[in-house]
Amino acid sequence: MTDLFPKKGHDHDRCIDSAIAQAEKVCEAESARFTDMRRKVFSLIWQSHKAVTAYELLDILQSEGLRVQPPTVYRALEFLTDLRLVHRIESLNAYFGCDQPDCDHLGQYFICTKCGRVAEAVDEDMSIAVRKAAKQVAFKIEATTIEIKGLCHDCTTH
Amino acid sequence: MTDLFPKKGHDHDRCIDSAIAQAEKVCEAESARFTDMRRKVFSLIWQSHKAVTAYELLDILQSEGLRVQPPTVYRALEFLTDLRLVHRIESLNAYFGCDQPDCDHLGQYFICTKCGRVAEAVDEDMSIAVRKAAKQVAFKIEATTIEIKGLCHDCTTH
DNA sequence: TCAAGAAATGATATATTATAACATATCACC
DNA sequence: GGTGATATGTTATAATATATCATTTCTTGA
Ligand SMILES: [Zn+2]
Ligand SMILES: [Zn+2]
Ligand SMILES: [Zn+2]
Ligand SMILES: [Zn+2]
Repeated sequence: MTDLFPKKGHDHDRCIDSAIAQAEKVCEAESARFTDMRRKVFSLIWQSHKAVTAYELLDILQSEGLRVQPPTVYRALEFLTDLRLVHRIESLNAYFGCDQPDCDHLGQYFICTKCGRVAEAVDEDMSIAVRKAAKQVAFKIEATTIEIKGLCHDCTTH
Repeated sequence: MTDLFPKKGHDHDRCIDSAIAQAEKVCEAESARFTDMRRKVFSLIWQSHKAVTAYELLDILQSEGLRVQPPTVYRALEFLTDLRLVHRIESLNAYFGCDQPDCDHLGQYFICTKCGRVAEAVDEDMSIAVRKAAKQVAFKIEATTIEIKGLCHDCTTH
């Protein structure tokens, strides 16, 4: 069994720092501005490995005294998802931080229904199967949404 | 190349009749009541092979003079999706009719971004790849959302 | 350095999607 | 026909998302 979800008790500050460092690099490469608001939203998303909704982010920002409205949050989310620094989970209307934004793939997401964590997989066999199925029916893929809900390893054993 | 999306000019009345006949059978088998409202909503969904939103259904029902409110539509949709007669497309917040409700599978949906049609696939290789990937990371699957957006064969050639 | 245009955010309003809660009607069964 | 269960009606509101225009901040080049 390989790890996909981070271990309990891992050093999550390192996850956050690494994610921010990567984001800075991506923005730099794209000549995109990693503004305070975008950085703030990105950090909030990375506070956990769970997916977080736009209005949860809004509540946090407002609770910190910022006079932020929904469009501000959605704009930051659009910026981050366009750069693939953040992914939207369609079946949750929620967003979570990508830990491999440099990877050019059809993403697959494992979502634990017990602990709420999300993990992104880069499974080549899945991608191949999807592309093969599409080819068989002469379908030209533009985007895929592959979201797998269930119990993560930790949640089946604890 | 095998067909997945129905041919243009096919006899869609047959699709509708067949879907309703199947739905009646499923409801019978489950001792579930295929009431007028549920039948009406189901028929509306089957007016095309596109996915349709709850509020589009509501508008149609109201335009026909029925005094229907959102909960009525959502209840019918819940009934139909529970029986797997209708599937929800998460990335569209929309619903479309299943043409193989008897099949016990992890569904995969091809969604044409040009013509709007949706087709359900039952691709065993895709299911195997998903189950294998889950097994590798000791993830216990409860449900899957596999939605593939792009251009159907008709829309790439016409 | 600062003027002009571009980009980002603020602010207000509203659209879209979905559900809670309780009342009424209909159905299945005895 | 009475009774409990199921379905629908009705009203209100929650949750998610976007349109529009004003203001601020940034970039860039004279
Ligand atoms: Zn972490
Ligand atoms: Zn878990
Ligand atoms: Zn048809
Ligand atoms: Zn098409």
